[in-house]
Amino acid sequence: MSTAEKLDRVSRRQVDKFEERRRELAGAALQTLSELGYARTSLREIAQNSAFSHGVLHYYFRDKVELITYCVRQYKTACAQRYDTIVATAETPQTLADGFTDALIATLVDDATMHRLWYDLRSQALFEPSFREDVLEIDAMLERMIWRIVSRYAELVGREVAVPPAPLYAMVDGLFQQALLRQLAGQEQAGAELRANVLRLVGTLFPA
Amino acid sequence: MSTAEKLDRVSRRQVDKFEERRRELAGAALQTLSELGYARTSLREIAQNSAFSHGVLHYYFRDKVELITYCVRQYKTACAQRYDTIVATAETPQTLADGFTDALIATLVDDATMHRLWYDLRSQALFEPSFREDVLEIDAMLERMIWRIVSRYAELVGREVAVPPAPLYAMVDGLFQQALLRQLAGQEQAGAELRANVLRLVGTLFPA
DNA sequence: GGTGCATCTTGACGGTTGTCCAAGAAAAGC
DNA sequence: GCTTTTCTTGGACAACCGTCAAGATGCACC
Repeated sequence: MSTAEKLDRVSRRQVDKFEERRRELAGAALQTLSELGYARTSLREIAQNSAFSHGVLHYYFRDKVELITYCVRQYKTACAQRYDTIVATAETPQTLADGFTDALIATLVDDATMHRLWYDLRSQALFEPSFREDVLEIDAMLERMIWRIVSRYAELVGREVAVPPAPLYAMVDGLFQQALLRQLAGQEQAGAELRANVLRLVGTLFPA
Repeated sequence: MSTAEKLDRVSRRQVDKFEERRRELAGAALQTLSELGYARTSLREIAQNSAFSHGVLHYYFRDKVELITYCVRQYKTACAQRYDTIVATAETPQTLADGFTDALIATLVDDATMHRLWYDLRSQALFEPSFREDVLEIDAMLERMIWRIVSRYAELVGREVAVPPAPLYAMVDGLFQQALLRQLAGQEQAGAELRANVLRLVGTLFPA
């Protein structure tokens, strides 16, 4: 093994470890953000939710903006493959619709704090241009996810979807957002209403 | 005039002046919030956007939460009668639809900063229960506004609306929110797309 | 013209923030 | 085992925060 190869291997190992720690700290940051929201989250609070002291954050991230941006990207990849198995395994329109709405309500109930963080960060992007690119990217990804599900549904029922991906996602997202607000306000029926509303919306996508 | 009447008149004048100044300061606060967002707005910054010094805020408001809550309520009443004249004057479905979408796009372009504040505060309500009541109230008010327009439209075309008020508002709001994000990101066609998307949605509300 | 009250300014307070840095601990290389 | 590099700590820093209170200012009323 040459000296160059050795150095390369060493530096790669270091890069891996570096990246791993970044992921770890970003995880602690995401947890803190989802509990407190963007406005009340400080670097010291994030460090307290990790195994390290507050100084280490500036060893792995240039500043707070880079940390938050990294968090948003990490959140994105976590969301990405959520619904893919449902699309892959569904054989009938019924099982696809049921699987989709079940998963939707499960995230509404179980991941409510993470989703309110998402809406918080998307609002921040309305003010802070440095967040905008990542937020638009995540929105586009969620849009594709919805589109995969609906176009698979269209395939199963042998129809064509009459609404473009962007407004379709916007409407589903609007329904989800209202459901989340009601869910966090303690309204028990939020999940059931969300299911009914989404199913009705899907019903209007295929004109006769 | 009796002494009691005099005192009453004086105290009423004082109350009026007190309320007027509260409105004035809340206006400066709303301007600051719409520029900086909730997370970056401080009392000193608000005072700098007014004719007074920062100490006066605690003369008219108990603390920051009361000020922000007052702002949200003031914002609500400003939004309230926005679309009423359109509903009142429209004689045909066409003029109603045109008037509504025109007004919608006008607020998207002209009042973009105020609307991003609204989405910011609604996100805050997901974390801060003290904001929740007012936010839910404003949402309910906007929901009624949309419902007035759509049910008037239904009346003009002689049909029945097939979607309840809550999910209808949620979907329109979702479309508006995506349009706002694109508008603030500099995409020129955001307004035109919003119009098309809203008109398509309205078209699906009346099944054959 | 002085008195009392409402209003407003100013400066201070304790606390928190993001950022930086010197120093020590840990790990790696030889 | 020693040196060098990497990693981590904890404190210092200036700036900013919400809040408060003492005093200045203006203004109506007797």
